[in-house]
Parts: sequence; C-alpha cells; structure tokens
Amino acid sequence: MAQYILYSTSSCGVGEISKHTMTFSEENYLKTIYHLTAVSDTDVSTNSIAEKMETKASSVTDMLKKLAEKELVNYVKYQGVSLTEKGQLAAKMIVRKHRLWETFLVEKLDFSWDEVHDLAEQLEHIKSEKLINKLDNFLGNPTEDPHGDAIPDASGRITKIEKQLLSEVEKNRVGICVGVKDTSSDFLKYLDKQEIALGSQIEIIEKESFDSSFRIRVGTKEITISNKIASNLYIK
Amino acid sequence: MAQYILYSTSSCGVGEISKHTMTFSEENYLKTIYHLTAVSDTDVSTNSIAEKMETKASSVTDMLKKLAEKELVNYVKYQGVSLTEKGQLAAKMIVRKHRLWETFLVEKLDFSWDEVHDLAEQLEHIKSEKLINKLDNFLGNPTEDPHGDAIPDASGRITKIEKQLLSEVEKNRVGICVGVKDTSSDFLKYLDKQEIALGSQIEIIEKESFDSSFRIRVGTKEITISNKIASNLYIK
DNA sequence: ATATTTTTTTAGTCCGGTCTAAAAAATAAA
DNA sequence: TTTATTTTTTAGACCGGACTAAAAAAATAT
Ligand SMILES: [Mn+2]
Ligand SMILES: [Mn+2]
Ligand SMILES: [Mn+2]
Ligand SMILES: [Mn+2]
Repeated sequence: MAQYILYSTSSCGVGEISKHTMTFSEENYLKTIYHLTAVSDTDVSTNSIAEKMETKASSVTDMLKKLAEKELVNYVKYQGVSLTEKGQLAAKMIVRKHRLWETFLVEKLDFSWDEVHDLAEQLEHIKSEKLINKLDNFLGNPTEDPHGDAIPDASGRITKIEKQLLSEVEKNRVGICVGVKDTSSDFLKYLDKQEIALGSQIEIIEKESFDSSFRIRVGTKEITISNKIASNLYIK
Repeated sequence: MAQYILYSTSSCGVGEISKHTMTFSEENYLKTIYHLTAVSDTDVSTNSIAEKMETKASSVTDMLKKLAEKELVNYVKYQGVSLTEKGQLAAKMIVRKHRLWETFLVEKLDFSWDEVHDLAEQLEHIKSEKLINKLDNFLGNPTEDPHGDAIPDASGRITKIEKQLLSEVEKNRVGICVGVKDTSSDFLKYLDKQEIALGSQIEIIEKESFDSSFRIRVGTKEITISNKIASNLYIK
C-alpha cells in the first residue's frame, strides 16, 4: 500500500514536464498549491485547497494521490502536501502562461485589467512551449503582468520586485503603485473609478487610527480609502 | 421513445449559442459534421464521422443523440445527420476561431503555415465572443486564413472566393495560388521546398496524360508535380 | 487522560465520453 | 426474393473527476 512519500531527489528541467501531458484539472490543482505555498510557505492542507478551488475535500484527496503518483507533489496522508521540484516547475509554467496571456489581452487586444483573469484561466491550459515563448517574445519579454505580478521566464526564474502593501507603509511616504493583491473585477473597477492604476503616484497624507483608513493623494486629487483597500495595494 | 427528429423552425442569432456552453467534444463533433457536409452536401453518416475523428461508430451514435437533444443536429437513426441552423452557426463560430487563431500565429507570432493547425485545434475551444472579435480586429479583419480558407465573420457570413483545383485547370492557364486543400504539415513542407506559397504565380506548361502529372512554372523556375499535388492546390 | 470537535480519508455513486461485443437495420449480392 | 455483407445502434464496461455519507485520524477542549 503506497504511502505517497515521494521526495524528489534529482532536479529536472522544463523539457521534462512538457512530455507528460497534464489534464486541466491537474494543472489547476498544481497552480492552487503553488499559490497557497507562496503565502504560508508550510505544507498545504487538503481543506485549504478545497476552499480555494470551491470543491470538496474528498475530491482534493483523490487528486493529491494522482499527483503524488506522478511525482508532482510530496503527499503524506493527514500531513498536507507540497510541490516537488518537478511540480513547482510545472506550476510556474502555468502561472507564466496565465500572466503572459493576461498581458497579451491588455497590451495587444485592449482589454481592461479587470476582464482578463477569467480568460487567462482558459488560455493557461493551451499546451505548447513554443507558443508561449513566441508570445513572450512578441510582448517584449515582460517581467510583470497587468496586475503587477511577476512573470516567470522560460526556465521558471522569477525576478521579484520589492514592494509593500500600502497599509504597512508609514505616513508621508510617497510611492508608486506597482501591484494589486486582490485581482477581483470588483476591486479593479473600484480602482479605475478612483483613478488608481499601476504607475500612479500615491502619497500617504494621514492614517486614521480609529478605523485604520487612509487619507491619500493619488495624482493631484485627495481621497480616503478604507484599510481593506490599502491592504490590497502594493507600492514601491 | 424519442426519435430525435428535430427540424429547426426558427432561425437564431450568434448570441443564442454562446449561452449554452458546449464541451470540447461536442464542439469537435459539430465542426467535423460541418466539414463533412461541405464536401458532400448530403446527410453525414455515422461512419464517416467516426473515421474523420478517429473514434468508434458507437461513440458517434452516443454523441449524435446528445447533440440532437440540444437541437444542434437533425438526427434520425440509421439515416445520418445534418446540422440545424443553430448547429451550423455554432460550427461556423468554431471554424472562425480556428482560422483566426491560425492567422494570429502566422501573422503575429511568426509561425509557419505547417505548424499552426494543431495549436488552433486547442485555441478554437477558448470561450469568449469578445476575445475572438477583438482578435479579429487586431488582425485587421482578415477574410482568409494562412491556408487560403475563408474566415466566417462575427455573424457567420462567409465571403467565398472562386478558386479552382490546379488539377482541373486547362493547359497554358496562368493563375495565382490562393489555397491548399490538404493542410497536413507534410504537404505544406513540400510546398515550401518547391517554393510554392499563397500568392505564387503558377503557369501550367504541360499536362502529362499518362500519369496526369503537371509541368508548371512557379515564379521563375519550372518543376514537375504529381497529380496528387495538383489536386490539392487551389489557383485563381 | 478522556471526550469533543475538526480535518482528512475512504467507500460508494454519478456523469460525460470513450470502448468492445453483440444485436438490429439497411444495403448489396446471389 | 432470399442470403450475405456492411452499417448503425444498443448493452454493458471503464476511466477521470466530481459528489455525499460515513469512518478514521488529528487537533482541541474539558
Ligand atoms: Mn489572473
Ligand atoms: Mn494577473
Ligand atoms: Mn487548421
Ligand atoms: Mn487553416
């Protein structure tokens, strides 16, 4: 009875993963685990995956076994899951595709930043290394997507940009908006309404201690934003 | 016991079909029926679908029932199948997507015409009317794809170009190569080797009656091509 | 240390899409 | 017109990926 204890010993290149073709479902699970790992850095729980994917824990367990069988995750039952080298690389390639497609949609097809995520959820599953590398080139090898998120390069490397949540920045600091944490359409449309975009200059005028709201100057005009807004905006 | 006799009475617009989301498989069946109809114009047989899709007749029968249930095809058992108005429009939209993506890959990403079909087989299933219309615009609303096939417009209309198979053209005629019938990578690479491309001028110098081969001038140079080649090249 | 609650896994079902084998209908041959 | 062949459909199974309900393990509370 296999216990799915599969620790990757040798590393592997991008070429390896593209041989075994993955299903959409497998790709979505890998991507979710990758994103969950990024925030907590510990092993990821079955429930957290289920919650994020809006599925049931039992479905997650099933899939974790399959992914472990394919050596994409380290899975020990009741003890959560983590990505193997191979799994991490595969996940990064999906994220790469997602973010490059988002960039294409905004830069070339004139979509607005709140429309592209759902489309990229489809496009990220198109299987072709050549296509994505040509697309990358066509776009001028961008390092960030329309939401300010880093785009992994063809070998999976990420150049991470130092940025801080607006909510964790001291009064009087002036910075440039370089990213958003929440990428929901609602939030992005709110930012459009307030004329906050990537590249906007933001100055913190006042922090209200009572409700942790912020008085900021964005461009020329002064506005008040809630703490929830401030904690979803990255500045540099 | 339903007999699947579903004749479409009222016509329907593009908006209609985009509501009910189709599976990849359903889309592939529709597209196949569409293409088979184009050549014979009579009802399409179960076996011909199976052959073209490299699947089994029993699988086809199953799917035809489902498509009939959704009023995408007129299906009477043992009597073949045809597309309803709704089904034909849906099929055209898939073909539209396929050919626009092929055009994008060749025109913008610098793929060669023998590489794009398989990729377009994936991309044609991306669900978004807005995306495909924006892509169409980005490409300058092309009317033909890289193989000379007509691209249906947003409402499904096709401007068909008069063209003839090279094999059916009389001696001494001079024409422009405007399309290929076979779009296999092998055939397209052969044409590359012979420096025959869309737009090439072709003059028929001689028809060899013994093996029906052709002596042609393409550009400056003179070459001999088999009847099989000639019957897969369209000229105007 | 024991009982309770939460998390995770297992067992069993379902659905879409495929398959094989066998039955039924349509077509072709005798 | 009867027989043989081909085409098509049905019956039953499998697989991937989801679900519910119940069991088992882990975490928390008493
Ligand atoms: Mn996104
Ligand atoms: Mn993004
Ligand atoms: Mn094609
Ligand atoms: Mn084509």
